[in-house]
Amino acid sequence: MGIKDLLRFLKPYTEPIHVRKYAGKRVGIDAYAWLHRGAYSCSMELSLNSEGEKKLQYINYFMHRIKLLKHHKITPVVVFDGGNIPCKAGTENERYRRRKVNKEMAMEKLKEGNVGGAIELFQRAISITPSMAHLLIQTLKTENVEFIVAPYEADAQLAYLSSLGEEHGGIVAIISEDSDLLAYGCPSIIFKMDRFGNGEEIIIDKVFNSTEIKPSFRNFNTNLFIDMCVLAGCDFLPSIPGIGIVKAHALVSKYRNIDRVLSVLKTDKGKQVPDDYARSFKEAVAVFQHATIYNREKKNVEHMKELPETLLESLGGEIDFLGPIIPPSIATAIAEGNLDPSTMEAYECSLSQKNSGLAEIEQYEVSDPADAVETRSASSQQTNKGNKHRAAKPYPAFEVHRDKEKQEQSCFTVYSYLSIKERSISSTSTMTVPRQVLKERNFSDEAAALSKLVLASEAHNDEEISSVSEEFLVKTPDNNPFRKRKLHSENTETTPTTKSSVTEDDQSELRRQTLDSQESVNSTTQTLDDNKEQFKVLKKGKISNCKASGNKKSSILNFFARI
DNA sequence: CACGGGTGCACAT
DNA sequence: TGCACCCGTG
Repeated sequence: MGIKDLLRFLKPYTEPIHVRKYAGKRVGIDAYAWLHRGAYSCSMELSLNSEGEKKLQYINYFMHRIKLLKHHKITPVVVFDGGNIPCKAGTENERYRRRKVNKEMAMEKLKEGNVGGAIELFQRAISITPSMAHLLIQTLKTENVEFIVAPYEADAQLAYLSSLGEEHGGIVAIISEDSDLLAYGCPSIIFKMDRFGNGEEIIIDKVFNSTEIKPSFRNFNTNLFIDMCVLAGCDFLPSIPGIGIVKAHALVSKYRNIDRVLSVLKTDKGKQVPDDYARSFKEAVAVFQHATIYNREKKNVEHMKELPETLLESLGGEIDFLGPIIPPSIATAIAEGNLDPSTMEAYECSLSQKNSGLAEIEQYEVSDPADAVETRSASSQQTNKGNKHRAAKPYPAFEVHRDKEKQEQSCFTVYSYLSIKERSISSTSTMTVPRQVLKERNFSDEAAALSKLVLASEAHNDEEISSVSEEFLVKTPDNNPFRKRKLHSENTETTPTTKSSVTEDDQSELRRQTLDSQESVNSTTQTLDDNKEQFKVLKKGKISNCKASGNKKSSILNFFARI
């Protein structure tokens, strides 16, 4: 997506480069792009959540590129998407639906024995789930690769980092695929980087200063550039029919003032221009200028650039569309990868314990395994549907106490609770980390270090295994312990109906932690109440994380710990 | 020039 | 899928 046709339009300004140009520098990485690409090699395995290491191929892909950067003495700073901002609502549900259809068709093909056809469809069903992101985060942690989870758009966070000096954690360039970064004002962006480190770079100063090159931007400034981008159509606002990048550029060049451009368009296009276009336009521009980002030094969330009074007034003080401000403790937990920004649940990993060989992790069959998949999917879908017409909710977690129905649907989830000793894993090579996490053999040494898992219940059967990612929590080391999460609403009986070989100890541990969780939830609720003022803004938004996570979100109780 | 439709590609082996 | 690229149409 991004800005329609912008990259093509700026083609004359792109220069082939190699990343070694940034040796010794800090470079930002838009995690989503590589996650998505990496997932191609294992789309079927991810979708089926099948056993084995293949489905972790995307981690290898990513880390391979990290290695490449390190090899060239670059310090990578990986940035993940957080919650979607309200303006972006809409697209996601549709995407989710399509993915689901693709997946269903893929399953068909598979049953027919047409593996090739199935893979093709699985590739169309790829979605980057929070658990995939989190597994990558775990890997980055063990490899000491710097990362940050943006409160909302990774692009905005990257732009913000670009504006900081390196001594304050800033970056000098960004590796991405997304043309939005230009609108956000990033000075230097590398597109289409391949596995050898070759890519195409656009340097915004060159665009503004070049006297020779074709589409001239010589009388442009950053603001006009953003105006042009929004006119041409962006993720937050579609363009007026008949207006593309070329006309947008022409209009802005000619009038050099957006209000004039808008009034000209109004007279020229009349009907074609939506009534609230001017306002929507200002909001879209504001997202690029004042997006909500995480300030690591202050450990809080703020706007990339403060909103001037005049703008605030013209928007009637309504700035929720930028994404609600999140309380510092939560923002930090999100940024550090301990809290899923879209659900506010503690993170889960999509390791398939069923087949992973983790001895301790057992599958618990719960009540009616029959339609676990359908239940899950159906509830997700309902959720999505329900949100379609009103503004979607950004943080469903906060609605838990209101949304009984959802709670009821949420029922079970398996989760486990591992603690990983950073020390023990970090010495291993990048490529083996995921395996190590998954393999029983490798585990055994550290069995003691890896704590027990707990589990709760999620209805599942083989079918589900193959379609819904198994999840369990990884507890991070000492510094940010977060608690588990996910309870059944009335969970006096959260204690799973275990019929497997859990030891007594495990069971009592489980019960203990279950109680613990209960407490956590209560205190969470408290926290929310305390922050009511701040959170009343949570009324619109979107249920989704990482641009593509259609999957799970749905309906679980969450909570997060005392941070 | 905008826009819709069609194609091919990513990853990897 | 998401994206780039090409082509024909209005």
